[in-house]
Amino acid sequence: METIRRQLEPEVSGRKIVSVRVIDPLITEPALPARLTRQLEGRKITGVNRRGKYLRFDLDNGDTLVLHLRMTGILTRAVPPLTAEEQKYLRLVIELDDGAQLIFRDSRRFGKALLLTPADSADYWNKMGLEPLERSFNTAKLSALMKGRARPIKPALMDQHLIAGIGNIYADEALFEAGIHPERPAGDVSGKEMEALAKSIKSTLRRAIRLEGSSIDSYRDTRGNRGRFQDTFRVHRRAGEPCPRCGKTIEKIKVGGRGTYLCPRCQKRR
DNA sequence: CAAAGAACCTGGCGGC
DNA sequence: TGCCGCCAGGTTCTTT
Repeated sequence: METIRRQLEPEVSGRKIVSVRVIDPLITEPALPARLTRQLEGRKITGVNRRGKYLRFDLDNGDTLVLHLRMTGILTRAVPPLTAEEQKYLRLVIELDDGAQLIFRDSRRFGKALLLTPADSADYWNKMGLEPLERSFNTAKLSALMKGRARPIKPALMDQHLIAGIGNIYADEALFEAGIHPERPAGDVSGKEMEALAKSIKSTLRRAIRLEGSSIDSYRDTRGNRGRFQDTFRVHRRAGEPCPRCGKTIEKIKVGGRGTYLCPRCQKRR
């Protein structure tokens, strides 16, 4: 999402929304498509921001357009006429005053678009967790969040109410980097390990941003290009291959209902 | 309140 | 080729 944000910011800031076409009403649920359309048309986009995995477009009347791509959403900048590829799984089209369009495609239809007024805004964002790339996110904060928790460290890291923005890929990679088994109870991780984990979370996310995201399957940036972080995965989706650190075979297990990859030698259970 | 599990949807893949 | 079950970048609702 940070890659998308960085690419979009200079492209759409200052642009006016000419028209909005909701092709799949599920994308605005529980709101009605007409409501989103009415609130967006004629507005100017003043900035593009991100909170966790949510993308936020600030509008000139104080409202905020919020998009979430979930698993298979693709947000690109397109210039009509749209190609066959661009029309596939098309769910939402936002036409700008420079003739370009922001198009939202989504094969699984999990993605969301919603509009927040200033009155709803605080409530909406305050329930979300810490931003792991902020300077203020450190070992002490991470330890405090995990203290007393019995559940495995991996789902705890992915709990968006605790930390915002760590998904399945980045949890696997950060835990490997820190040498911590994903099933370790969150409250049992030592101070020294928490320090390694806070660092590995930051370095993993930064590296993924530098490589412009992870394209396992459908992910594309706003120009339709694949990310490159998937080429550097140490354990994620690498079951059966040798651990890059010790050579032992990487395993796949299920943790918190999610496919989880780890090195059974490098990642300590206790 | 914390945590686990199911639900939401569609497409791709392996197995038979 | 066809059908079936399983799996998938995430969040949210329900249940325990």
